[in-house]
Amino acid sequence: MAERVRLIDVAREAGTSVSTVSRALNGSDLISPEVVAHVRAVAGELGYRADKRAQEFKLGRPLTVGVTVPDLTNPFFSEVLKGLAAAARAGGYRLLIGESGEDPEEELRLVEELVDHSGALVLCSSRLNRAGLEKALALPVPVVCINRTVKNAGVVAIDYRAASRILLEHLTGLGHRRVLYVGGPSTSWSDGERRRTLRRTARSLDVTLDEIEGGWAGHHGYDAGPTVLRSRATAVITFNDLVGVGLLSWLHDNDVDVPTELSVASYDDIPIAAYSRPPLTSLRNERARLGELAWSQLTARLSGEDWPRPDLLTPELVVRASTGPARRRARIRPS
Amino acid sequence: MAERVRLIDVAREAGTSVSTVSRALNGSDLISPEVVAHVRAVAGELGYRADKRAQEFKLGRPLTVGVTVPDLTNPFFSEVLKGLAAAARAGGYRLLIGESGEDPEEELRLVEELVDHSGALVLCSSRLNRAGLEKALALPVPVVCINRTVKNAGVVAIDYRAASRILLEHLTGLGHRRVLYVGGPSTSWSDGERRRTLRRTARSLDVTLDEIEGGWAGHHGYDAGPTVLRSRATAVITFNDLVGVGLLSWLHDNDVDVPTELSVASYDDIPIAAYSRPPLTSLRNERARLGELAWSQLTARLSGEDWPRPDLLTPELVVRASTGPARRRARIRPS
DNA sequence: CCTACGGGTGCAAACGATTGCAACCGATCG
DNA sequence: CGATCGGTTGCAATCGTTTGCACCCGTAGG
Repeated sequence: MAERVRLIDVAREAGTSVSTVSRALNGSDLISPEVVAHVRAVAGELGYRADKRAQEFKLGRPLTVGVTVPDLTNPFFSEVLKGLAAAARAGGYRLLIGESGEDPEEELRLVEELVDHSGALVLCSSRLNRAGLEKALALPVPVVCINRTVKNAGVVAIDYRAASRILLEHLTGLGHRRVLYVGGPSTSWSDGERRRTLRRTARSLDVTLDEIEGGWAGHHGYDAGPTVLRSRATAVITFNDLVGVGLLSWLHDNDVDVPTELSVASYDDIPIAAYSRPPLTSLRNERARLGELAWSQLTARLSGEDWPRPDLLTPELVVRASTGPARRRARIRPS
Repeated sequence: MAERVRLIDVAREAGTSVSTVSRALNGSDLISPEVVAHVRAVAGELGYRADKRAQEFKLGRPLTVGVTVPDLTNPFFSEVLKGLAAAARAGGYRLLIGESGEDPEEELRLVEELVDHSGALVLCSSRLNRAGLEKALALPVPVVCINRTVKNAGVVAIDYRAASRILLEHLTGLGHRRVLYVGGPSTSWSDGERRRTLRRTARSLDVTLDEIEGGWAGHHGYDAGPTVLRSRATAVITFNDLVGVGLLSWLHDNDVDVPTELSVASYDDIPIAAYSRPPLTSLRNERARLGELAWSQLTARLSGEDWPRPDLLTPELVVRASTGPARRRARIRPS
């Protein structure tokens, strides 16, 4: 923990003015090569590092983008973050990350706070209500939404219409005619989309779709077990893999064989989906790519263009052992 | 996306000087109550938000702390981050997050970059080598290390000595005398600590300890399957739960019954450990607490004190169905 | 030999906020 | 009635960096 070296220190040591040092270090062609070399040498010797705060301040061009996620520990979000962080870093930007804890009001507070520090905002799976979203979009910075469609902002999302179709067609292909959807958080736009597109597709495929409330974590799936068992569906679609794995765990504990008695499929295909018992059929999506695309929308916008059209990513079904042919299920048994 | 309102705009509108506005907004007692009210009103009306970049620059006191993690998608790190983010936010600080991708050189680059933007650094499970760490500590900001012990820096870590003892005592209590450790990334300090403490404790408990290389992800555990099966150990300890779950999956695929033929236990107890098949015996640690403690060390230091002594967190064993009494295992079978 | 030119350099103004200090005002006191 | 004082307010400097502009000086051309 040493003292901070400033431009003026380098200038003094090199026997020139601060402007010369600044220009030499930034590679301006106004300075003679010898001076550049000398200044560089002195700066290196002194261990000079530009104060980025001052730099950013002076230049006015913010080098930081704020990001909100509902939950840092959800693998979906962390992978989006991973992609976004890599892309932003490659572009010379830093990421200011805030977690809202799935709470819309907290998210709004976060947004207002982040915007003071950042030149752009990325809202990942925003839980904001309409009014909150309006407020966010009125802020003096560009905003990109991941997994939420909005006007006057960048949009990058999973194509849930395609997703739900792929999932349901897989199940109908196995003979299932009655499917139960175990939902996610009600504040989640993507849960709404999953429901909407599932309903619509179910209608067109002549599938009976039931829906129940759920959540986003393993225990939500586990807790949904009894309700699932009571339902007359032969296949279950869960909001995400965490819920799916939780449900599988309950089914195993209660001797319901998967997929013989019940098929389970899910969205996202996070890594553990491959290692659950049985391995979970799931819709793989390129989450890191979501982050990258968000970044490229942002750079386009930052360089003065209009918002590009929304990027929609079509997922790909990974069939594993949790889905199988529909059978007539043994009816309600005592659990 | 509106225009940025500055202090001078508020001043003009309110018919006073910028200094008055600044003082009124910051609650200085030098300003008469009426003026304060008026300025506040005007500021609110205009939607004034202080430019934190300028503020931070002027005040010199950085409100941002940089954090590095090896991998954002690892649940261990994301929970640490969660705790840290919450604590920092409560203290009015923002988190600048960088992911090194488990690469020591990338981490060094990250550190050097983050330090230019931050007033403090938190290295979470740093993969830096000795030289890199020296460099980081020589930077003009305080540094806290999570899960890595270092001199002249804040230290917050899991007490792996206690951890390994608890784990091994659990296994010996079940009659196991030969244990295999499936390791983690070689750059990981915590893997080194786990090995060191396991060896030491094994010796004192008269347990034979074998070790193999592994990694940090599910597939590392899965891939270790054949080697595990060939070993003569009756119990396996894996580097973390992801590896553990991967291994369980391989064992299941290859008809090795857990825990009848082989017991598996692990470190960390991430949420999915409860939902694997069988549920995984694991050492619960308060990861979010690690983040909070890192923050409190930092605040202590930032307020001028010396570094507090290292905080060590003792984990707690959560016994689940993956560990059971040692049996004479059926010997090597064709897989 | 003087002027014009131009490459290289430094001076000083900015960016937006905070803050020490001076200035101002009405009121009080000698 | 003038000096003083306490309470408010504004002026101006400041943080570290970038950058427009003026300046200096050597060289070349008239």
